[in-house]
Amino acid sequence: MSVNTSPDGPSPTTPGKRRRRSAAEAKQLVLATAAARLKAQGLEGLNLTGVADQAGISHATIIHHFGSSEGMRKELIRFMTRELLGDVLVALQRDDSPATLCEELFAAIADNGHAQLLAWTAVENRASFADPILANQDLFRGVIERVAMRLYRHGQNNGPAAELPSASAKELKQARMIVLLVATTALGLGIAGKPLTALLELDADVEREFPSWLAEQIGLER
Amino acid sequence: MSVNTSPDGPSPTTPGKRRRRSAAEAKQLVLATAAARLKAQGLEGLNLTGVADQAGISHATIIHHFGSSEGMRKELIRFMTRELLGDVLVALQRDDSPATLCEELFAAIADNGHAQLLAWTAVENRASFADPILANQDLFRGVIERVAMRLYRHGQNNGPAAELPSASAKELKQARMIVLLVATTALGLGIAGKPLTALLELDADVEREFPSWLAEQIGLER
DNA sequence: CTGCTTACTGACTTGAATGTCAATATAGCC
DNA sequence: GGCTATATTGACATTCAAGTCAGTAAGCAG
Repeated sequence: MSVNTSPDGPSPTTPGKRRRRSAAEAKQLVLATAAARLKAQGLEGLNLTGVADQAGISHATIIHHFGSSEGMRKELIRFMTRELLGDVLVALQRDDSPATLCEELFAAIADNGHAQLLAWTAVENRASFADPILANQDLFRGVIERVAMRLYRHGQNNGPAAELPSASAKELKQARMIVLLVATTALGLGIAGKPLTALLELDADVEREFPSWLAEQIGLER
Repeated sequence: MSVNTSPDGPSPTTPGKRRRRSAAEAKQLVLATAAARLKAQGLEGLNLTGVADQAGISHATIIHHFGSSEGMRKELIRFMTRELLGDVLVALQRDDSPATLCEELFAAIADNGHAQLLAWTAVENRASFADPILANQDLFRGVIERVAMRLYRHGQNNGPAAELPSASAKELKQARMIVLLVATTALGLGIAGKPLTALLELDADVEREFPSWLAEQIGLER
């Protein structure tokens, strides 16, 4: 008895079928949906009922998996942060020139709503939102160091490699400053690229040209 | 009758004294309070009761002057936008070198929560939030054009001024690209400067050095 | 098949934020 | 002094997101 089709109306609401996922699958579904909504609708897209409806589940299910609304948002930050780091790592795998690497870093930061993610953390002053990023701090630092060295190779691998002690303090700082420049620029462009180019009366595709233009300005070799 | 001191309890709540401001004064008070709260507490500081309490008025008064909560936020954007433009104009008044102007632009964008303002508009996808900025579009463009010319003077006023037609299309674009670079970098630094420098293991005061470093990198003259 | 774990859900409660409204008081004006 | 326009307010009403809870059902193990 209690057949799925429920011949006799068991209640005003038909129970309907349920899809039962593993906990990991469910969380993945929620986070992917939330990321899409953040990108499409901004912060207001991150309410429980909105995400739940779009994911085809009930909002109580999200609370079940993440504990609370804030729990979901924290995990979303962690999720997107890892995504961003993954993109950077992929770019590092390729053995591209510094200029090309610069362009790929731009893409990783400005695309896929990652800049929006960082903008979000900037307007949310709750300290707890820094935690998911701090948790990946070591991972970040390793990646950043590699990026810094790769971007800064220009001017070094022209001369004999043995001449310099692997990296003097001054050079290390210069390398990091360049990474800081690329990161902040990409972030700013990802957040306000469209209105800024419009105000400057620049073509819309300047946003695409910009990374290579910047690479040229600061003398990254191709 | 109905004396202020209310000798006989007229009601469970004592009416209390009221301060009556002009409409302009009241709006100014609300906007200044809201701007301070945005800077200190992020977006969550912009609720009616919070702003009203801190300003020492009732939340109904805010609705009376701005029509709605969203009305207040729109006017706040306009208010802060004008503030930002004012700072830029002040910097333009001084007859500083391009490098110094660059540093002052950084200060105007990164300080006083203006970067946070732009981050906010980036995570709010409501088109209506672009309106207050678009309303000032002409003002913006005039200022930007002046900034572009000032920043781009390097390399031009070395040679004879008459040699070039006031600005070729190519030079105009280059000038605007430089403005775009400075603006996006300042924005990114204002939003994520602290965590980024921390991740890069750079000193905290790098944020202050950065504008002049950038000016040097792209060859702005002092 | 039986039973257990737990993903999942609808219905409810709670609380905060927004907005409405009628009443009140205050500054400026005659 | 008295009058008027309107800034100001407390006390509602309304809406919506967040969270609780008891109950349901889907997969898995035995």
